[in-house]
Amino acid sequence: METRELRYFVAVAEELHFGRAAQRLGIAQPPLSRAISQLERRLGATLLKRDSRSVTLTEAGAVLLHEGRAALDAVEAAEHRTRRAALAVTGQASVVLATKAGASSELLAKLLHAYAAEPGAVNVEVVLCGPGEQERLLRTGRADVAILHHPFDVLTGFDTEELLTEGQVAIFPAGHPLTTRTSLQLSEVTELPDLPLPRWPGNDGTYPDGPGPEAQSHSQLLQLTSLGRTLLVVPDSARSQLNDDLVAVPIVDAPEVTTVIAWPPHSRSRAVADLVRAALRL
Amino acid sequence: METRELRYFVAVAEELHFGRAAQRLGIAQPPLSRAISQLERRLGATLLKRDSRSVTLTEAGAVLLHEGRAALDAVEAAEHRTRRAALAVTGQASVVLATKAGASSELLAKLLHAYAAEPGAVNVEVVLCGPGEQERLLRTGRADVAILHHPFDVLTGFDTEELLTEGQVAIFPAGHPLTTRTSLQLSEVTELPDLPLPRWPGNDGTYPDGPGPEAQSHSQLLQLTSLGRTLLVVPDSARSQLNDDLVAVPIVDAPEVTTVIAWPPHSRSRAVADLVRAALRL
DNA sequence: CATGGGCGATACCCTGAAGGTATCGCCGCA
DNA sequence: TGCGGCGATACCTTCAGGGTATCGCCCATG
Repeated sequence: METRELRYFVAVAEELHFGRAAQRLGIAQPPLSRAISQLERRLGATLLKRDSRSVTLTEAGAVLLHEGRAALDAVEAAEHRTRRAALAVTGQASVVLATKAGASSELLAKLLHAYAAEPGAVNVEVVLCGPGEQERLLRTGRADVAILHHPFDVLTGFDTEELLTEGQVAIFPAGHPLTTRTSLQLSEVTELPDLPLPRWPGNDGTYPDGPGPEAQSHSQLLQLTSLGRTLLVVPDSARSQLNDDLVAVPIVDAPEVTTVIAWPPHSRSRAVADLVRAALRL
Repeated sequence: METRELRYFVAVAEELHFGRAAQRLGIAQPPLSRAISQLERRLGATLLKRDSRSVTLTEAGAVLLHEGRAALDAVEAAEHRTRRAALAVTGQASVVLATKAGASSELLAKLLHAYAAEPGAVNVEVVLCGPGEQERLLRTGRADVAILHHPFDVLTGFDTEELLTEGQVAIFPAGHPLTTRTSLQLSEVTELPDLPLPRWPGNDGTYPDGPGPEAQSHSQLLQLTSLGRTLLVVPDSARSQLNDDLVAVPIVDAPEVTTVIAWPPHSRSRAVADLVRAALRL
């Protein structure tokens, strides 16, 4: 199976529409139709049910969509990592570290500092990403290491080391009635009618339904919180980044959050190994 | 990058010889040379150093070999799993379970029995493989689940559950002087001049150097042991498969062996989930 | 020291796979 | 009943990928 065929199939499976998929791929619709039915013939499997008004995935099609995405990610990763390895030879060596905007900046600062002191340390490019985005960067080789948050981020298929486990706090605008409390139950904050939880875009770029405001970045969230439009629940260490108009109250029964450093298995990179070692010494 | 290009590069990187690689790929040498240099141009990286008498991998080439193999495995897995998913629809559903020839047959029997009792259980194809081979089967989608042995098998990138942890025993032919002992130290058996440890073929199909006999299968090993040509060190539970001319002696300080059940992350298969659940209930 | 042979690169040709355009056939809907 | 949306089919065109012949380099060997 060629990656081109996989890309074609994934496009159709995502759009569930040959015309739009073809447009997205920058080709005409007929060759796309042909490529898909040829793929189906070679696999001996019906991947899509076309019933003249709509296209739907079969069971086998769903499997290929899943596995195909993973395979395309792996191919892309091979490409990226090779390019970066070639750069390393010319003395342009660097590691890309992906981290969530909300992650503990204190921990990150200490990590970068500790790593910089290593012999043979190279330039670390820090990429701040939205939630769930680090996983994608790691899988496609656009990042070499990532800071992730268990149990929120998917760790499957990565090597990881735990760095820090902490409780969570709720963030209120100063003056909110609950800021007088010294601790809260999770149940007290999840269903506040005046402060709904914000909604993040899913992997498909759309927002789940709900009352909360839509947000794409951490700074947006902080601003929304200051304005009293939403309630944040974040790891304890995020308190240090708050300014005066925001107040944090610990939530005693919220699940603990573990900050981990993650990297693709079989990483051959010296720099990644050094970074992880530095992280473990913190 | 197309999988064809990756296959071409991997072939050359493994053979380190354009002519042989071309032969292996079933094409002529010139188009292969062209394909590789085109790939190098597109990646902007030198992958191979050709110094007129020999071909060697560059640093970037080594990375692409590594990552490329993983990517090709992922593509192959997508293909296999889609085919099997399509079969499942026609009522031909089955799971492929890969296990090492030496693994506890008792545990396996119990597992298969427990799973068969599940509602919705499907046919389980058991594949016996040589050491290290299960990993490959799982990665390429030719198997859905595997029984592996930590710390001997590579578990990276798989989801796993531990099933059984046990010590190891040395296997001697009946009448060997050490069979009078009730326990042994690891150091007492690793360097016996009369009974060298056997040699397994590596992933490249060649045997490491050493005094021990070469072996490809578990039954070969048992026979070699009966003949007094080699010494076996195996998990405790393997004793049950021995016949009378072999004697097992526990090794007190050998590393413990954990039998685990492993499956590819993000497995969407109902049967795999049921199998794992059945295994955990044992 | 000449030379033959092994190996990768280059030159050049040819075929077929992949892409484009036009159009059909089917179906839901106004 | 006819129009429009959508996937499939028919047919043409192009160029990427594969083949053969040959070069150029270098080591081995007599």
